[in-house]
Amino acid sequence: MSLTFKRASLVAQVADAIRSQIHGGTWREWIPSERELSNSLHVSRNTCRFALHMIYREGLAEPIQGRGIRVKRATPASGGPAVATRHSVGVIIPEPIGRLRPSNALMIEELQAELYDMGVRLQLHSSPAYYGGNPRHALEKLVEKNPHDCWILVLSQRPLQSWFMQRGLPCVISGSIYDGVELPSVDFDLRAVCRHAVGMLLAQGHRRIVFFNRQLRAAGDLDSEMGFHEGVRGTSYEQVEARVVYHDDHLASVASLTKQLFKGSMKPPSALIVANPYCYLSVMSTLARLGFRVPDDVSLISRDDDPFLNHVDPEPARYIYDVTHLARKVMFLVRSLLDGGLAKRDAVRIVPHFSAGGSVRKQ
Amino acid sequence: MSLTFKRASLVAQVADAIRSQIHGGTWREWIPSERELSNSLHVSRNTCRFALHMIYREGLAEPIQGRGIRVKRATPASGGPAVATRHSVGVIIPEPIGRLRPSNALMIEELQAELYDMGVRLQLHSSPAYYGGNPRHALEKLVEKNPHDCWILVLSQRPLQSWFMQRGLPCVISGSIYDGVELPSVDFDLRAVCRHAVGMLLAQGHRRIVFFNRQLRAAGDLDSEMGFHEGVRGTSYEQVEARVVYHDDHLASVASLTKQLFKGSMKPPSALIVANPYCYLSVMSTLARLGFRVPDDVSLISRDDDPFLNHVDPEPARYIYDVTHLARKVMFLVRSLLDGGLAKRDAVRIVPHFSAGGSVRKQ
DNA sequence: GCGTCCTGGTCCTAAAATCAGACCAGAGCT
DNA sequence: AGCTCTGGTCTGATTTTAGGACCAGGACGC
Repeated sequence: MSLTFKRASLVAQVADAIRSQIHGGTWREWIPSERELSNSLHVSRNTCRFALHMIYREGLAEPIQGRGIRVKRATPASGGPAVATRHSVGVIIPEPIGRLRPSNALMIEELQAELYDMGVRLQLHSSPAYYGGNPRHALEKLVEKNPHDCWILVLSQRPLQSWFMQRGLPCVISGSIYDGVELPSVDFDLRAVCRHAVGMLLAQGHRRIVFFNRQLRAAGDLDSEMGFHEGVRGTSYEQVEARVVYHDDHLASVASLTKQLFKGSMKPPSALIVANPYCYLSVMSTLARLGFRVPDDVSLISRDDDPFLNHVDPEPARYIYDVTHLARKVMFLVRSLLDGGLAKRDAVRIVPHFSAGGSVRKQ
Repeated sequence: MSLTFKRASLVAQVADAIRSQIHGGTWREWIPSERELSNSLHVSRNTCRFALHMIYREGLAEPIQGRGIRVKRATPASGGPAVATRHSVGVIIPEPIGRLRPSNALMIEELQAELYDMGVRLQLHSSPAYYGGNPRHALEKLVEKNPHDCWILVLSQRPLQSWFMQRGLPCVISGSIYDGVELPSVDFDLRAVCRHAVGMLLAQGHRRIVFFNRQLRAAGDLDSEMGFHEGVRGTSYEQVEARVVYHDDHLASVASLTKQLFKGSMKPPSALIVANPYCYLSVMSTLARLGFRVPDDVSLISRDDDPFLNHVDPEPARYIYDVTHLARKVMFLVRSLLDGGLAKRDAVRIVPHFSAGGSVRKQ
């Protein structure tokens, strides 16, 4: 045993890791981008680049401006690795987890914890590209570079769901599912929620009701709107004015809508249903600036819950969801997919419960 | 094949080399002197020394002043199957992660992800019992049943920190540290933040300023208050009225304080600094009910950031923290503890940056 | 006893490695 | 055209490592 040792700089270590991935056959066509690598290896982009240059020099791969890094010479061991790799699950979200709403983040966290216990790796993939009108290209690249055993779609929209259905990849939808999409899904019953909200407002004497919905309507938003209309149509009260307005989730849009409703019309609504707690904040603070008070001048209901609503005065009337319950249901479906079981087409619906708060007043 | 790799510093590599020499039986009585080692390994004496300290901590050898380094135990862990025991890290938090503020939850999440990559298990332990005045009993039980290799204390208070210091358990404090506690810690510089906030309000012409602080003052709250007072004392403006009021984090308490300030006195404050985004919401919504407008009637500053503040109109002036940065610093300390490295007593301070928003107006 | 030479312990400064950004141009998609 | 991705390039901060100087204690020869 000699007293020498192989002194390995970080760059060399990273190069080793990359090399072994290439030889192992994990990356057959393309190597992840420099930024992705540096992110997942927890290493700066510079050291990553130096390591890659070692790889280039060895002729294992080559960089292509604007496209990525192509593998040139893959494996010395031609026999497929066929390693019984540990399972992995990919989660698709529109934004980095830190920017999701806490309840969504919490759900993912629970999944992560439980999967960890099963020895399964959960990897997050966040990009608005998956949520556009035509995510095909981005998704192809995604699933090519990340061969997960199961996918979980969060806050997913129709193109995303359709693509996964067509590709036949194993996946579970956390959130509402669109008509015609046949995939296992778990969701809260937003349709029932909104129907209930309208009914309650009507019973309290409100006749001019506005539903603040999202412009970019996800399946859940469509469900909600259906429930809203059902609630309106199902009433026997007369002279009910109910309408839906659309915002784009940003303060500016919500604020201008609110101003329009309350300053631009002679008969402002007496009650609002708001689809999203953030939007609730926007509406509430804009109303305050306009001089309207809750619930004296206008009643408010939030369709969703979020921890911060506990700190708003008056406490918002809202529907409360059990996120842990949701996570458990999702896990159940994921597990059955990982076990190679059939993808049950079940659309599990969880019914939230109503918390009255103090933001609704009899009219 | 996973994309992880064991990141090894030079020190760790040297320690490995030394360890293998000991286990291989090359050195049976004495290890070469530090200077000899550093010479033959082509490594500076400092890195050599750090590596040796790891060896000392493992009980493989001991330094003897003036003589040399004696081998204590040559064989690898006696009997034991020499399991490369997977490390585990425990995180102590006051509430279940779903009820923490998003930024805290996010930080823990990042830790979890990174530790996962290192093959380290992160386990959460949440209970108010650890945060009481005398957590001794609960903590004894906790560490007995959960022998983690490192602990992370989040939102910790003095008794908790003191106990860990006395017990000498390896731990890192995420958040402010109390005077006299000598443990590695990472925190945002709240003192600087509050000093800056006061200075800015004074410069804008505000003369009656109130700081909403938490009754149960954690170290960070104390720091903030210090900064607040420093900012006030350091001014050359005259007739400044600055005071601190305390709430218990709940809406009721904040609301009654606000009413007291704005209805109970002839001269309500013209500007408020609020230590907590939830509290900011409470203050803001209570003010709205009282008929005060932001920023026309009163200016508001939030000491902390949270995603939902983006949706409040007007956008709150606040200080923005880079949670990822915090997580990375914590990870750094944790890693050095797991490696058996020195527990650096460094108190890392991260300075947030100010976002002006629209909730402050010249007086 | 004394000096000398070795040892580890402590501290400091300079160089090197690494990190964390910014900005650019090329490529591909909408 | 505009957007967003890619790799290429550069820069300034931070961390790690190198290479010293200096100290006190032990060993040893005188």
